[in-house]
Amino acid sequence: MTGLNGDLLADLESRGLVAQMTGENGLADYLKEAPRTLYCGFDPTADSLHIGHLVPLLALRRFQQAGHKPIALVGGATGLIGDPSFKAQERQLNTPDVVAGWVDRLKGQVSRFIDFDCGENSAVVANNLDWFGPMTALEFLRDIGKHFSVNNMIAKESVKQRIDREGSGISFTEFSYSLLQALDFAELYKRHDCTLQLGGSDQWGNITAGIDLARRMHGGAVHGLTMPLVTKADGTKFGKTESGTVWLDPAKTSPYAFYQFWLRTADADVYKFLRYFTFLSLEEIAAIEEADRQGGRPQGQRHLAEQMTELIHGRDGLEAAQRITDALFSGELGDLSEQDLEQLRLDGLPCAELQRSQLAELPLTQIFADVGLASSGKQVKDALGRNAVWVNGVAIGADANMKAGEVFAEPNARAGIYYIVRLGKKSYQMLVVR
RNA sequence: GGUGGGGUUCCCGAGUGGCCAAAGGGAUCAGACUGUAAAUCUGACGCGCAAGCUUCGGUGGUUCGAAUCCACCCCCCACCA
Repeated sequence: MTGLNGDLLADLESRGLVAQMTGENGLADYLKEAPRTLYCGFDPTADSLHIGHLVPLLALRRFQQAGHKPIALVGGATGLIGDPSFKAQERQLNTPDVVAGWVDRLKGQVSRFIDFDCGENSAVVANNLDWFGPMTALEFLRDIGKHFSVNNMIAKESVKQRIDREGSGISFTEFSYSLLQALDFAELYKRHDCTLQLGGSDQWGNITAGIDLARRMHGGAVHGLTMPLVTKADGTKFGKTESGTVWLDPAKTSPYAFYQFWLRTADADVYKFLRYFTFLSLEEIAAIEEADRQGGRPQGQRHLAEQMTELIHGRDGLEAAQRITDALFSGELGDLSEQDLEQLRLDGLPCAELQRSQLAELPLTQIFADVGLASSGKQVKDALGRNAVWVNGVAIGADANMKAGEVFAEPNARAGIYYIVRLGKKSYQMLVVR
């Protein structure tokens, strides 16, 4: 890590990563003057973080690289309550033991992005259950609640739709959420001299609540910075695919699927995403954009996919993802050796094992739907009818539906047991038939 | 507690006795075109290879036949208290 980098905030702004901040220009000077301690919270709402968490998560790393000390706060307490900010509906509460399990998972994930052994600005992971756990209801109401005005709270934009809107209300539990997050900031200020909170732009209300509380309880002058929510040019939600959320946990979203997700980024988004998510310099990104403008196949998506996959899954994860991608999308399935096929399987190409003896009676629609290549037999049927299904590179028609035995006849296999099934342009599935 | 309005397939939203597996839009999937992009066009879109099977908050009922009519129940919303 280099010394204090005075251009940090300017860099963030140039990347479009600053939505709001306190004191406007004052924060830039504040960060230049000395190394500061900052935090960002992550609530355990699932057993893994997803790519929607990346912007703030990577921001912690950017700050650390610039010489500041990051605290990753995992919300063992706040995760039990549920943040109502800009949510349309009341959340379902999760049980304490489930949340505790998720806290452990998130701690591990978060830890991969920041350095815990780099001297003065080594990172810290905290859990707000440490201070909320021992607190009694009376202490909370007297010591914390007294600092908040309900009049102000109901005026906040983040809960407005829950209060105004017909069809949904807000429970006292969720309404109280911002008090918890506010105390987090005050507490981290007291414990670690933490004077800056980062968050997504939906967190602004919670952050300002924390700034007020830190001042009222401890007389601290602390700051807030929010980053924009990631949006896509076509208006659809970022971070979702047909198969759901893109997780950071390789067991939930394989490095291959992760790589493919980024590779499929729209042109209209790709350079923005490079600025948002990667550590490539703005000059490098501008050069990529310029090169793409010259024509030829765009390289922005490739750079993005490579950078992100390596960042999240490491060099090995990236290489595995690229091995699969190269094998499947080069159109040269025939060149694959048994070792190659076995490697693809290890690399995370979806794979299912079937008994040869069962195949003859089953329609292909059922086989492919069962292994997850399509969500229903209807989809398989549609694809078969359009000659959009290939087994080891050979197109299969609708008339073969009841002829699984022939389709998967042993001579058609690679190394006797391997079949690579492709449905449509981008869905691949390995079948091992014994 | 009273009065009124609602609960339809992933979402929004038509449908008020048969022509309804249910209009239309969105989302999603596939095809064409491309660059594993976007836009556009085409097809699919409850489940099932098919015969057929199961849906319209729930339970009963009326009817040859119900998402549509009746009864009761559950839930939501608005206004009143």
